[in-house]
Order: sequence, then structure tokens, then C-alpha cells
Amino acid sequence: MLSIGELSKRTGVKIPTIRYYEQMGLIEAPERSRGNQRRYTKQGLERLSFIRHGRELGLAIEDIRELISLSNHPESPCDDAHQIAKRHLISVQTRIKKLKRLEKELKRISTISDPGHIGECNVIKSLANHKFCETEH
Amino acid sequence: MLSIGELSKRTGVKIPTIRYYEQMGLIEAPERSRGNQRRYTKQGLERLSFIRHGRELGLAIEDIRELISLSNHPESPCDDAHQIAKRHLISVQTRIKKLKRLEKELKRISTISDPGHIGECNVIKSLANHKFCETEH
DNA sequence: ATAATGTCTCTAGTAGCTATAGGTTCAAGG
DNA sequence: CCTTGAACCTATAGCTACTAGAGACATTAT
Repeated sequence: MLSIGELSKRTGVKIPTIRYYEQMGLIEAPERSRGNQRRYTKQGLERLSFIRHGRELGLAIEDIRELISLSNHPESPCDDAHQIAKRHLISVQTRIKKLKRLEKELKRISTISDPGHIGECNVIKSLANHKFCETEH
Repeated sequence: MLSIGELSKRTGVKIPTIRYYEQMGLIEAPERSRGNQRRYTKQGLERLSFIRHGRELGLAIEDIRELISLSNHPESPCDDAHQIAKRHLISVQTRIKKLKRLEKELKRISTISDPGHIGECNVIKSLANHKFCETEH
């Protein structure tokens, strides 16, 4: 039986976050000690690790909830789980593309040398100026 | 003089967001029409564009606030603005790295073929299993 | 003049936590 | 057995950066 602190250490999920997950029904409320403290089993640890991994991959809580409910019906088709992963893959690839454009721009504006006062600062100018836009609006 | 709707169209910032920025003091409260509607000048448009660009680059509101206040003192040194851009560049590069690891993992788990039922689903298994972790915990 | 669209304020909701206050319980040392 | 200090409890509020809704008023086009 694990206390909430031990569970937190083993999963890397912070204590208030664990309680928050319980409150929103993402994990089951565990047994309590005589003094009303939470006591977790191996199952509790596994589920929280599952959630942690999903969050690390950037999945939304609701996606994780869906995956959990899928995994509770071991005979149901696997397609849905793959769909969630694929959908998320696409959004991750989109984010990577955007960040790379952004990286390029930041590199450019953060390495140019400036005369020394804000009036001539290219960082400020870049942000003010539409012609540096890579997205249209 | 631009109405809030026109300003919104030209900058790509949604109307409630513009009002929110005003409320939090990121943009100045503009003049009003006789009927109490906001009327923006070219300056208002420029400042909001500046903010929009910063947000597109992923800068936090507080960073943008700082840049604005720097740009209001045109004789102050330019270093601070570069610092903000550089600090942000590093965080962007970190995010890119993380997302790429994530992309790899998602690609792997979303393309493997499974026997058809959740009991054998590798998407679920990957999330449950520590040995697939690329970060330690 | 009237209808359609735009705008106003105010409040509450969103995601995913994090922090604080004030009290209780647990485990270890004496 | 008693004490002490860390860990735990609940409840509430706060965070970032918006977004959505209600109900009323303004502007614009016909």
C-alpha cells in the first residue's frame, strides 16, 4: 500500500494533481487508512503511470479518459485507440512545423547586432513589422 | 478610426480577446464613439499587431508587456530585448526536441498493426508500459 | 422607419493544474 | 507512552490566456 506521497514520487505526478485527477474521476478513489489518508494499490500505481505517459505524449485528459474506458472493455476493437494516436500524431507534426518557423525567426532576430538603444532595436522592429510575417493576416 | 470588429479582422485577434487585453492593461483603452463603442487609431492597430506577432512566436504576455515597456523608452539599451528573444529561442528549441521524440513514439505506436481487440492493443500497452519510456521517472 | 448586424458590460466557463490556510495523522526517537 | 516533525487532509482560491453567453444598446443599409 502506497501513500499519496510515495505514489507521487514513483509516477512523477504531483500530489495536488493526483487529488485533482481523483476529483475529476480520472482515477478511482482509493482505500483510506484509519486516519483517512489515501492508500494506493499496484493497480492505482499502474493507472496513474498510464495517465502520466499519456500526458507526457501531450494527450488531452479527455483522450486519456477515452483510452482508459476502451481498455476496460478488452474485447472491443482496437481501431479507436489507433485513431486517437494518429489524430494526435498529426497535431504534433503541425506543432513541430510551427515551432520550426518560429525558431528560424527568433534566431534571426536574436542574433542581429544592434546599435545599442531600443530606438534601433531589431527585435522590437521585427515584432512591429508586418513584412516579417510568415503567416498571413 | 476603426471599430473593434475591424481591428479584429486586421490583426486576427478575436474581439473578446481585444477587450481582455484592454482590461489587463496590455493595450490602452481607446477613445469611444458617442454611443460608447471603442474607436481605434493607427497606433492602436500597431500595438495590437505587435502583441499578435509576439503571441504567434509563443512569447508569454508578460514578456510582451516587458518588450512594450522597453520600446517606450527608446534610449534604453537593446540588450534586454535580445535577452528575451534568446531566452525564448532556447525554450522553443527544447520544445521542438521534446515534440520530435514524441512524434517518433506516436508514429511507432499508431502504425503497428494489432489483432483487432483492445486486449492486445499496442497503443494501450505502450502507455501502460514503463519500458517504452524515453524520459525517466 | 425598420431590420440586420455590430457592440456594450458582466459573469461564468475552459484546461490543467498549483498554492494556501488551518487542521489531523503517521512513524520514529527518547 | 509521549513527543516531535513530516506527511497528510479538506476546502477554497488562483493561475494563464482566453472563450462563450445573456441581455441591452448602437450603427448601418435599405
